[in-house]
Amino acid sequence: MSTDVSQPRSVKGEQTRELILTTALRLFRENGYDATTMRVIAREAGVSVGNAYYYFASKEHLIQAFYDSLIRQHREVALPRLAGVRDLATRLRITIATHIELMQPYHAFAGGFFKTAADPTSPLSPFSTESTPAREEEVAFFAEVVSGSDARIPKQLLDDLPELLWLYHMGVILYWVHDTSEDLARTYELIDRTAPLVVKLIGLTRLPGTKGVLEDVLDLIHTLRPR
Amino acid sequence: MSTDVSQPRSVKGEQTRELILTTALRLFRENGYDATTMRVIAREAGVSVGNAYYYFASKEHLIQAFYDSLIRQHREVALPRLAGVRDLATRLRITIATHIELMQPYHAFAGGFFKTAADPTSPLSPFSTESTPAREEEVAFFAEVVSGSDARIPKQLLDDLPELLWLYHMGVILYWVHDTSEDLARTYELIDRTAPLVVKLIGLTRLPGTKGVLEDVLDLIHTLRPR
DNA sequence: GTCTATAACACGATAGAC
DNA sequence: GTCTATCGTGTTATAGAC
Repeated sequence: MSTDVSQPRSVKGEQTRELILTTALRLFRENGYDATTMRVIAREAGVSVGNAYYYFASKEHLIQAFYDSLIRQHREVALPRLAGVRDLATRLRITIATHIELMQPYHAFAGGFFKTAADPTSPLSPFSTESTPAREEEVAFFAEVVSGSDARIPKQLLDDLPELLWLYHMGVILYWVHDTSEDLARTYELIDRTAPLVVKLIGLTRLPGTKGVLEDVLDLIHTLRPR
Repeated sequence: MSTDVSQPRSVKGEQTRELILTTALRLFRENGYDATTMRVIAREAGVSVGNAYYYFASKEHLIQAFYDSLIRQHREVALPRLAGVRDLATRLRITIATHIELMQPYHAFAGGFFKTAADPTSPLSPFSTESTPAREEEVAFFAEVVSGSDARIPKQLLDDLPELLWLYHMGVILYWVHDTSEDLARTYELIDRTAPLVVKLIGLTRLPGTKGVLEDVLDLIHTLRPR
């Protein structure tokens, strides 16, 4: 379930790959994305530049690998925190706040990461075909967040909700990248205040008279979805 | 009212600057952003690379200059189209569709542009201090779009509305960058269908009982606004 | 076949002479 | 205001070691 392209054939190869990746991520944290050159990564990892490129097709692919490991970690950390929690707003808040928390060490250099992800032609774009497995994994996780709650979801909405929540999550990350507040206080405030709002919005669709509006909005979303 | 850094002192300087810029934009359209190297721009413009850098501090600054001229052009083209139109939804649709229309020749390479704009540490980010004059110009334009309409805006909302509409505009651009539909049909559909929705949303705030909700949302926005 | 290293390329950007 | 020469970068070609 990984989006990695390179697949080392041997144990030693896997070790070298891991060494290069962890070295790169450490240097990204310490010195930022731009300041961390491929030459420095290779030197610090004790390998040659050519060897680094044997395992990672480009510098951007190091970010892709980082993101893959982040998804795995997110699931591991968030699941225990969700255990026993049935309120959907709380489950949403925990899920997204955990993700932000895990990314925190990289926030100062998020711009460097985000830059490449924003390019729709880049394989790193969250909407790219290369990112499809990772994206589907995340959407599936949001489906679990919903199904583990006691919220009753209108069945018209059921199919689309996980993907919409993932989109909401992307929006939070977009805000996080630009957030300059101390300890990212404003991002957490955003999460704390919008998560209940999102759930309230879902509830609104149960009201009589809003059925038509919901159908209109869902139809719009389906029309606009990339094909 | 320009965000340009370099300001040629002489007529000849202004001519050279213009020559480099128009050459660069033509090459961007023809061959894309990445494929258009500074060396090629300089050669095609008949100047040296060093000279190009005398007028534009970086390749990104060429985009900044492009965006400045786009704002001017947007105003020129949109204003006549808005003349006599009083319906706010229509005015919104015209304003944003015109902008999309003007950017259309560059759509194939929008990723290259957008990439740098997405980096919050880049001066090209629409949220950066360097972009403040351009951003304020655009927000002021949206204020005109509103004031020229016959819509009655709740006075609590009046101050924030232009900036919120600008944000809505940014959202449309975000969609546009990723839009792969023929002739950007989906982007225009997005505009056609969300513009009335936005106006309907403004109208909703007039309903009794929603006053508290509006105040809550505005308070949230004020809290989250970068400082 | 799997992995590693060295040398070189084109790019964005800069220094310094004129 | 304009040029040439050069730097450090991401990336690649290619030869060779395990």
